[in-house]
Amino acid sequence: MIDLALLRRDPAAVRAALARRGVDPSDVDALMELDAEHRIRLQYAEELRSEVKGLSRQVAAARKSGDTALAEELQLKSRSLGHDERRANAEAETVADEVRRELLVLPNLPDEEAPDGTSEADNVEVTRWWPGIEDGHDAPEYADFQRVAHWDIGESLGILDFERGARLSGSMFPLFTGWGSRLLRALSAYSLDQHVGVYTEVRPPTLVLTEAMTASGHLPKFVDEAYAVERDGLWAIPTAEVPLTSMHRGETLVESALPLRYCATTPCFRREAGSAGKDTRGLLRVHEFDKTELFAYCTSAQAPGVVADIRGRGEAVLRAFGLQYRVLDLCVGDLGLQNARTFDLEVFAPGVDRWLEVSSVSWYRDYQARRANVRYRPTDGGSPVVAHTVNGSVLGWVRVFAALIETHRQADGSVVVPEVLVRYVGTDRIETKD
RNA sequence: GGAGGGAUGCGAGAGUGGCCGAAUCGGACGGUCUCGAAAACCGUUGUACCUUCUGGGUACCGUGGGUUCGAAUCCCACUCCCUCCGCCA
Repeated sequence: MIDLALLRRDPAAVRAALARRGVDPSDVDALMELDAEHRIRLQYAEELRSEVKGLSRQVAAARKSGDTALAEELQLKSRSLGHDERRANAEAETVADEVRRELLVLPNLPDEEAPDGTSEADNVEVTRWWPGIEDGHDAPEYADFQRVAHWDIGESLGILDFERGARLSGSMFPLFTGWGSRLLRALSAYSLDQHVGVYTEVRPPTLVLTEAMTASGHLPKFVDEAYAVERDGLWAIPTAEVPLTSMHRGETLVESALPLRYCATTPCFRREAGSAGKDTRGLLRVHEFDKTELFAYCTSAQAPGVVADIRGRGEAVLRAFGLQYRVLDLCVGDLGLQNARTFDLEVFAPGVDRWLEVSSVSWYRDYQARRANVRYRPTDGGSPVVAHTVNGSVLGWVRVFAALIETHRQADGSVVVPEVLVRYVGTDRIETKD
């Protein structure tokens, strides 16, 4: 959520920043009015409370001096005042709830440098890479044998089994078998090894409390996107970002420990409720997929550097795999609710002839950390400051898997394993079993 | 799942209805002393919110309710931690 103090101090700036991403200025004004009303009611309730406390002290004094009659008179007075106070407090609390509710769904202020625009068509491509580009080679021409969709490759090599996956969990739950399972495991193992020493590896729980989902911004707005284990009040995480954001929920960190960096590979669960019927084939869009996430709590000054670092790590992995990719600077209209700035990494999958989003590197400013109440104490000794959070996928493995087997498919139908992955996979080539 | 014990400020730990936002000790920070340091002594040391702001007020003693003129203290529910038993990868 955004900073209410900022809204009070400079409403025009907040209105303008949010207008860039299509928020109606009157929504902002409505919130300000609610906030003003809350403060008036709060003040009134607190005054009453103060009087009750004063009377109570007088009761104590009267009893001490043995003046029972006076004490009882004061008690009576205080009792009725207490009723008023209770009511005033409840009223103030009701308004406070409304403010909170509005604040939770109000999007983050976009970074000034995020490009203008209203839809994904306005995203700005900032980088494109393919093998050999450094030596002046043109973009690759893909051979016919690379123009085979991964679901066909997967079937012929016996590494993907969508039919049996559906038997287990319904459609859009892929089943990786044999070398496929091995390759998938290799992808995240390789990636995690690249970040050792800089990002602390974590294996968090994948079922989390409502508080964790709210802190990262996935609730309340995206309830329909999440799988819920209602009986136990738990949610299946849509990304490791959720547990990583809440790891330090409610803590006050020390500035010298920042940036505090973590990486984690977890399964990610998404209902894809809004996209029923779209991209249902193969691995393009699935309900459960493995993803490696990099995450950092940092200061506002450190944030841009961390964004660049995570993005660079994502790009490095794609380059090591020899996959063509591009980086998009998301326009304000395509930015996620919580994000101030986002770079998407898209890998090219020649078999399906599409760019696949495999990473989103986002800077949240203090929007998530305020919800999660993660602050740090500045080295110079001032009061605690709300931290900034940055995260990005490195990478979403199921889609990388698709692009990889399509790109590296050979004329004989086998798939060559990228050099860096050979020791993780245990073979340099995946061939038909027989 | 069963039985018992516990949760208080940075840490340890007192407080069982009325100046308790909280004793005491320790830590940290500042100062006195010293050539310097140690020791000793003195002082400071939570967070959030409201405000008519050199000030005033409110909340917070695991969480949420309740009793009371008044709750860290009494009552109820829940959560987490520890010990033991059962079950289990």
